[in-house]
Amino acid sequence: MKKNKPKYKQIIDAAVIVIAENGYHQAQVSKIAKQAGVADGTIYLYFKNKEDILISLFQEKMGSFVERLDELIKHEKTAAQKLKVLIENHFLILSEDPHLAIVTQLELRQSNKELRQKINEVLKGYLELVDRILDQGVRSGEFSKGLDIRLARQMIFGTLDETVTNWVMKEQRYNLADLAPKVHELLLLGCKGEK
Amino acid sequence: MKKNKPKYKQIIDAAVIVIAENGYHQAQVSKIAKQAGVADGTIYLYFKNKEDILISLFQEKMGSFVERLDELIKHEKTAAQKLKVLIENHFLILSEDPHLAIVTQLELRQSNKELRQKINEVLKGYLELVDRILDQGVRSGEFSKGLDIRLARQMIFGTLDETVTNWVMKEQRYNLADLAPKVHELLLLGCKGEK
Amino acid sequence: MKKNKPKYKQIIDAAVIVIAENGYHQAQVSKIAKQAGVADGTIYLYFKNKEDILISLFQEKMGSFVERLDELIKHEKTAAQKLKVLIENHFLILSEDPHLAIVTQLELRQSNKELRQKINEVLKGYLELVDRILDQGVRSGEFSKGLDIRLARQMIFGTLDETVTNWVMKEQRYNLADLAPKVHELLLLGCKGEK
Amino acid sequence: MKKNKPKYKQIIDAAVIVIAENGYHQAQVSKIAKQAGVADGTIYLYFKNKEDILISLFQEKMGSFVERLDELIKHEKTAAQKLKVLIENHFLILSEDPHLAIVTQLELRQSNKELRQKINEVLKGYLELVDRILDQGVRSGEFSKGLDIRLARQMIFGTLDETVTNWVMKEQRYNLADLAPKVHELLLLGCKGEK
DNA sequence: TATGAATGAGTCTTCATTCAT
DNA sequence: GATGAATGAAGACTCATTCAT
Repeated sequence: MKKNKPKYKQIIDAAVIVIAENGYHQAQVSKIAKQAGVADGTIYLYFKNKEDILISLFQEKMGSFVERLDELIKHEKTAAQKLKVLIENHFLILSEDPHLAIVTQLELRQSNKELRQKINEVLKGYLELVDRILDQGVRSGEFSKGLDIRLARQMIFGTLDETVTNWVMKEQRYNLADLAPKVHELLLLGCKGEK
Repeated sequence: MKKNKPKYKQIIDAAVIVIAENGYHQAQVSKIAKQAGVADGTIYLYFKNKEDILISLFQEKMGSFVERLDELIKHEKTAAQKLKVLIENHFLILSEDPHLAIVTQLELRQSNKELRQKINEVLKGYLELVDRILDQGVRSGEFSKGLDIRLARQMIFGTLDETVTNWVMKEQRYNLADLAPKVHELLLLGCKGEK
Repeated sequence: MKKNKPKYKQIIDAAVIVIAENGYHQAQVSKIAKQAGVADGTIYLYFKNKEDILISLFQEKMGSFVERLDELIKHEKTAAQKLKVLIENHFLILSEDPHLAIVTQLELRQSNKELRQKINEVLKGYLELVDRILDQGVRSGEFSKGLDIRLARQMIFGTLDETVTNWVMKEQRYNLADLAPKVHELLLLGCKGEK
Repeated sequence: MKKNKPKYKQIIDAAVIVIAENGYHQAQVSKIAKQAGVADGTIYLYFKNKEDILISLFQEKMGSFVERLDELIKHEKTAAQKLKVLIENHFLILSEDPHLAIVTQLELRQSNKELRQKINEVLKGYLELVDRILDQGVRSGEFSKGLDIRLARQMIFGTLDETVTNWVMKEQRYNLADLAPKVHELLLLGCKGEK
C-alpha cells in the first residue's frame, strides 16, 4: 500500500507548503518534488498525475479532519453541545495549521470543476456529520421540529466556511478560535427556532 | 467613456455566456471575441487585459445586483422585512440569469488570488448593505443588542452563498426562490437572539 | 485555404530539411520553426500537431511526385515504355532532391504505426499508377496473361524502393538514375513472362 | 558466455512478444522485464542497454533464419531450385512465427538510424546467400550473363520484403506461403533474362 | 476604430538506466 | 547474481497579447 510509505505523506506535506506559499497556479510539480526532497519522477511512483496529488492531499487532510471531529463529538451528549465542540474544533484545527487553512480555503478552490467535484465528495463526510447532529437535535426536541435540515446544514457550513475564509484573507491576524462561542450562539438560535 | 459604448457591454455579455458554457479555464479571449462578434484585437480597445474583462464583468453585474437590491430594500421599513426582501431577491435575481449564477458561484472562483481580492472589493457593496440592515435592526431593538455584526454578516452571506452554490451545483433543478422564507426564518432567529 | 498560404509550404520545406539533417527523432518542432523562420506557435496555425506536419509533408511531396509521374506516363504508348518512364523518373525525381530521398526512404519510416498507415494511404496513388500500367500491359498482350497484378506490383514497388533505399544508405555516392535501364529490363522480364 | 544462459533467450523472446503486441514505442524495458519474469535491473546484466536487446533480438532471430535457409539450400542443385527453396522457406518461416513477422517487418523499422544500420549488418548474411545463388546461376548459365547481381539481389530482397510486409499489414489474413510459386516465377524470369 | 496573423514563454510526464541492498 | 526504488533530462502545445495594415 503506497499510502503507508513515508514518501507518500512526505510529498503531500510538501504540496501543502508549496501551494500555501506560492499559490495554486505557481505550484509546479518540480517545486513540490524539490520541497519533498525527491526527484520529479519519484512523484509519479506515488501519484498518477498532478491532480492526483491534490485530490489525495484533500482526502488525507480532510479525512483526518472529519475523523478528529467525529471522535471529539462522540463524547458530547446534547446536539447543542456537539455543535459547540464541532465549531470550536473546526476553528481550532485550521488555526493550528495555517498552511492547510490557506490551501483549503483559498487555493484549492481555484482548481477546475472536476477536481472540485472530487473535493466535494470528501466534504460529504463533514456534511453528514452536521446532518447527524441536526437530526439528533430535532429528535431530542432541542431543535425546532420544523427545522429544514438541508438548509440548516447549509447555514452552518456556509457560516463556518465564510468565517474561516475571512480570517484567512485577513491574513490570520486575529484569533479564529475566539469566535467559536458567538458563532455557536448565532447558529444555535436558528436551529432552536421560535420559542 | 468606454463603458457606455455598445461593444463594452457586448463583450461582457459574451464573456458571461462563454464562461458559463465552457468553464473558466476554457474561456479563451478568442472565444469571447467570437461570441461577441468582434476581432480578438478589438477586446483590447475596451479592456486592459483578460483579467480586466472578468473584473469588469463582476463589477457591472454585481454593481447592478447591489443597486437593484438597494432600491428594493428602501421601500421596506423594518430590518426583518428588509432582510426578507434581500434574501428573496438575491435568490430571484440569480434564478433569472442561470448563466450569471454559474459564473459567479462556480467559475469565477477558479480565478487567482489577486482577481478574487478585487472581486471582494466589489462584494463590499453587498456586505455594507447587509451591515446597514443589521445596524438598523440592532438600533431599533428588532435584533439582539449583543449581536456581533461582523459575524452575523458572515452568517448571512455564508448561508446565502452556500445555498445558491448548492442550487447551481444541483444544476438548478429546483426552485431557488422557494427557499427564501425558510432561510429568512433561520437567519432572523440568529439575529434576534435569545428571547 | 491554408495550404495555399506561403507559410504552409515554408514549414513543410523546413521540416524536410530538418528531418533529413537531424533524423526523425531529433526533428523537434522548435527546430522546424527556426528553420522555417517562424515562431513555434505559428506552426500550430497551419498544422494541427506535429504528426500533421509529417502527414502533410508526405501528402504534398508524394502527391506531386505521383502527379508528375502520371503526367509523364500519359505521353507514352506501350506499357513497357510507361514502365520505363516510371522507373527513370522515380529515380530522377528522388535524385534531384536528396533531402526528400532521405526523409521518405529512411526517416519517415521511423514514425509510429498510425502515421505509417496514413502514409500508406498516400502511397496508394502510386500503386494504382503501377496497377494501371500492368493492367494495360496484360490487356494489350505485352505482358503475360497469367500475370498476378498484385504480386507484380509488389515486385516493382519492392525493387524500386529497395534500390532507392540502398542508394540513400550508401550516401547517394553513385548515380541512381543510371540504374534505371537495367532495373527496367529486370522487371520487364518478370512482367512479360515465359516466351 | 552470457548468450548461453537461459535468461538471455528468455529476455529476447519476451521482447519479441512485447514489441509484437504493444508496438515498438510501447515496448518499455520494464514491460519486457515483466514478460520475461525478471526484474528491470536484471536486463542490464545480460544486455548493455535497450538498443542492445533489439540488436541481439535481430541477430539471434535473423541469424538462425539465415542458417536454416542456408541449410535447406545446400541440398538443392540448380540456382533456380535454390531460389525456389529460399522463397518458400522465407515465407514459411515467417508464417510460422507471426510475432516475429510483425517485429521484423513493421516494428523494428521504427528504430533509429544507428540501430537500422546494425540491422543491415545482420541482413548482410542473407544478402550474401542471395548473391551466392545468383553467382552460381550466372556461372552455370541458368541466369543471364549480363545479370547485374547487385540489382538482381535488390529485386529479390525488395520483392520478398514488400510481399511479406503487405501480408503482415493485411493482418496475415491470407496464406503467405501460397504466394511462393508465383513470386519465384516472376523473379526467375528477371534472372534468366531475354531468351 | 477594427482587424487577425504572429508571437514565444512556460510545464507535466515518461522511461532508460543506476546502485544500494 | 538479482532486485526494484529512485533518478532527471527532454519536448509538444496553448493562448494572452501585440502591431502592421
